[in-house]
Amino acid sequence: MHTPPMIGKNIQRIRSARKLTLNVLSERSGVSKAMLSQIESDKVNPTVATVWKIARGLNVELNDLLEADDEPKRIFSLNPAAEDAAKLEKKQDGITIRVLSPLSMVEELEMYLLTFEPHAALVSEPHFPGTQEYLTIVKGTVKVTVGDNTAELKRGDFLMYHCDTDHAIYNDSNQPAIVHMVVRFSPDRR
Amino acid sequence: MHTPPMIGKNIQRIRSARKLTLNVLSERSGVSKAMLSQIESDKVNPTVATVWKIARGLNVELNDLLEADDEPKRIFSLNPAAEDAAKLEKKQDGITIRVLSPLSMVEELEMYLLTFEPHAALVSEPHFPGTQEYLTIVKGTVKVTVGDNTAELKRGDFLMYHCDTDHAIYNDSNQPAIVHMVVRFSPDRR
DNA sequence: TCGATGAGTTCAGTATACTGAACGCAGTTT
DNA sequence: AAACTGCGTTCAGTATACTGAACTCATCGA
Repeated sequence: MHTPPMIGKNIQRIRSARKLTLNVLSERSGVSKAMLSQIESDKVNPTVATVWKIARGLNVELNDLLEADDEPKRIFSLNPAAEDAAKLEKKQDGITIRVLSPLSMVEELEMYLLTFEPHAALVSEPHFPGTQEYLTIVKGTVKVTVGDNTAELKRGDFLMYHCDTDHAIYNDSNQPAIVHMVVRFSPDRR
Repeated sequence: MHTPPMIGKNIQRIRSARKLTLNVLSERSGVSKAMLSQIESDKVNPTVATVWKIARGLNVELNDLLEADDEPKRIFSLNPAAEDAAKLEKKQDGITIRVLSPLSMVEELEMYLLTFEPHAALVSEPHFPGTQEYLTIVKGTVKVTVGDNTAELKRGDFLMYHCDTDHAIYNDSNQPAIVHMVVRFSPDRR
């Protein structure tokens, strides 16, 4: 963070995206309509407490109002010989699936970057026996269910499981979540 | 974020970790000593602008002062059959290396979670020809150099490269950085 | 044409964030 | 001891964040 935050712009953007009036947001946040108006037009330096109340009213993280807009995810390939970086992107039901692994390794394992919109879920059928999945949480929080077991994960957490039973990844929160996923196919399959 | 932030505690923790006096931090941040004292003891609701100035003075992200303490990274294993999750942890030169991949796949590939303290660097000799590395940035920003090529990466970015030449990962910033790394050994080696 | 409703803005008053200076309290020095 | 230095706290004054009410300007029916 090298520039002062642009709180007003962020609040206005989210509020109009949610189609809320100042009156409604005022009620939901407990911050006066007058103050909201002045904050949105950068006429005041709000206190942290006030911005926090607004974040609650908007159902977003405090940081979402203080940070600049989320940058897009990028894929680099630093070696000419690694040129076959797959950039496939699929979008469905609030989930963006980005294939990271090159085609050359599609038989042994696959790597994905999964972006979950708020409340999106990725439900999977059982894979081939012996298949394993490895998750690393890059952003937000997700809930993972494998058979009868469940885990709550947050940024930096790592999870591994056999996925020859039903398994699912949920984003319960109001924030987007990003998950790095490695699928390793059973050597038996090959 | 479901509870109001504990700014005072965070500032005090970082300030004393840095061994700074209120006078010094006041000079470096442009916030009066009196105000710093009152913020640290939760006697006031500081404005965002003030907290931002303090963050600059401490050389940390604004969010680091507003969020609760950074939770430790956790490793889960959701399936009894995947019980051999390695939890090896090595620390050297400001870098924590956590082995994520189970021993059963050590021949084909390895997965790590790397935590870089501010300004830490991980410099590697060339690996066996054909070896590839795949990086996903979980937190912070890092600079990666492979041979003559360099890339700046931030959270959510993904990078792949052949690592049969010299390669290095730097954390130039004042923030810790977390990187997920997959090393895939050349099939020829096996 | 004229209220009436509902949007965002402006106004005047009060609460409080913020400052520089004074203060109290250690540990050192003389 | 007394004087000094450097730490964090408290004080009194000023700037301003914040509020409820008044205001403006649309859009909508009668």
